[in-house]
Amino acid sequence: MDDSDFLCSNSRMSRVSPTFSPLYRQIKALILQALEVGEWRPGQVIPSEQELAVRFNVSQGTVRKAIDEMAADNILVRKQGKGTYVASHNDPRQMYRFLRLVPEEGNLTHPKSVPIDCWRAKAGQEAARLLAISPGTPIIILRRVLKFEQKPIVADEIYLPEEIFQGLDLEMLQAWNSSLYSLFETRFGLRMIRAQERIRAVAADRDAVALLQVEEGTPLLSVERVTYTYDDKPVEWRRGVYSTAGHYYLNELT
Amino acid sequence: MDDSDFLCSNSRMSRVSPTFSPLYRQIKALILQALEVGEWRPGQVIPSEQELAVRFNVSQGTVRKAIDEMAADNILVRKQGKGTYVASHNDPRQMYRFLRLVPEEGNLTHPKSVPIDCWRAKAGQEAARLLAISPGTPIIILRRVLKFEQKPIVADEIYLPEEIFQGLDLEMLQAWNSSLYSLFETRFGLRMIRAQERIRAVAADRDAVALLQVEEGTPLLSVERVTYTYDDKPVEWRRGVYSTAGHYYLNELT
DNA sequence: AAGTGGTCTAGACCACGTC
DNA sequence: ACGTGGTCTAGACCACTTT
Repeated sequence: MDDSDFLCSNSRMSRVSPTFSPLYRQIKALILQALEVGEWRPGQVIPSEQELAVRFNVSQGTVRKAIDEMAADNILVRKQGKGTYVASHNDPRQMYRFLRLVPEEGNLTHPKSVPIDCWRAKAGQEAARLLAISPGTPIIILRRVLKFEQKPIVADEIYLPEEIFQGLDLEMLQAWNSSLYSLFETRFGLRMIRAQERIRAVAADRDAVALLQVEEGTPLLSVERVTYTYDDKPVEWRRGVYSTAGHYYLNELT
Repeated sequence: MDDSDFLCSNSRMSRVSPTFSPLYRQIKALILQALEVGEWRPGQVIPSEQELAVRFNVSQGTVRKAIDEMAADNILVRKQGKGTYVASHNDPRQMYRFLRLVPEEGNLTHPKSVPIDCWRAKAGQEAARLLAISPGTPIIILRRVLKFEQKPIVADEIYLPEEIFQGLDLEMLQAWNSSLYSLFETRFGLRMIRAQERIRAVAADRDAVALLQVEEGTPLLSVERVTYTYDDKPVEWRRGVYSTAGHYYLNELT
């Protein structure tokens, strides 16, 4: 390839390059953009590496490197011989991707989400800060319990910007018998990319006692999660308590 | 490259290949082997990609892919213009690599490890299982406290196979004013590659009350960790309690 | 047989660090 | 100026899936 560049921004070999970014990252950004505007939907195949190479006017190897990174980010999934797919929360293996709770003994079974209630409110200071919106912005608050084999183990309170989740209500939640994120993806076109959890130990309060059937004061795991979609935009804040009598939170450190 | 293969195991293109592994993975295994034997020590440079390519009789690109994976595994560290280094726990950024505890407010400061006592014992059922040794095998048990800005926040009990940690005692621990893993690496040639933590919420017992200066019954984070060196060999088991009044456990989910 | 991703190679040039 | 890793390309062939 000669020096006359074609891709936007930076002639990529400029000698003084404060904002230098390699070609494959520019391609990655372009693919990401196409995903954001919904050019390819979760679960679908994207064009082959060769097609994308032609489209973006780069070599197949460069497209490959861009896709490599996106596969590492859990945004795309490669399937040899078939093609590259947009990752989806409807995929059984991705469904409870962010849930780290494992039963003390016995195999891990998928939990069941039981919605308790769901109402409109205005964002307080903390919710506003974590969701990167202004205090007072309309939000939806959802309470639910997560059951493992009929037993309530997790009690969550979930805060969602109403602008994104228009139409979400208790009825819709009760009609859905899969993971929340698969509902969010299917009904609101939202794909969760990453999340951040802050974990503490707390004593069970009244609510927890009622929902999790534990004694008041029982030590519980307090898990606060902010979940991000494309572009690192926060779209969910949840705070929950986990009963860790028969389960534990498993974390792989690498 | 022609069909006459040179590397051990499998002629890599065999049509019936139940144990097929690509060339770059074989190279990765060979480099790993050299690291285990101590051919290059933590913190040192390894030979350049070109040199390794000649040594293993493959192209530079293949060595590169092997090193790419090992860099992703935190085993090697690339430094543009300088070379590729063996990751070391003596590196300030790697020092508390597995510690996920973050202060509620204020910047994260490095903790200080304060050894309490250290004695010989024989492995019980649980220690034996987690360390993959036989019950009764000699082990070393170490108790210590982790202090953040003078305040005791973590109380740990650490179980180590004596065979590997011969000579470890309280004196050595007290003389060391850096992370445990950097001591393990420096004195016992052990590099920790990955770890697994199981987290629960528990009530503070007598020991915790004394060590962490909290009320009896205070909810604490119980963190159990098994740490692995090369070849997924477990070499450390630790169980600790974290006081989460002014700190939280931060976990990135990807 | 054709199409997709996966591996391997060889060569060119760039960016960074050191001498 | 030189050596290192980092990027980009082009082409060959393998492995897997579908037609």
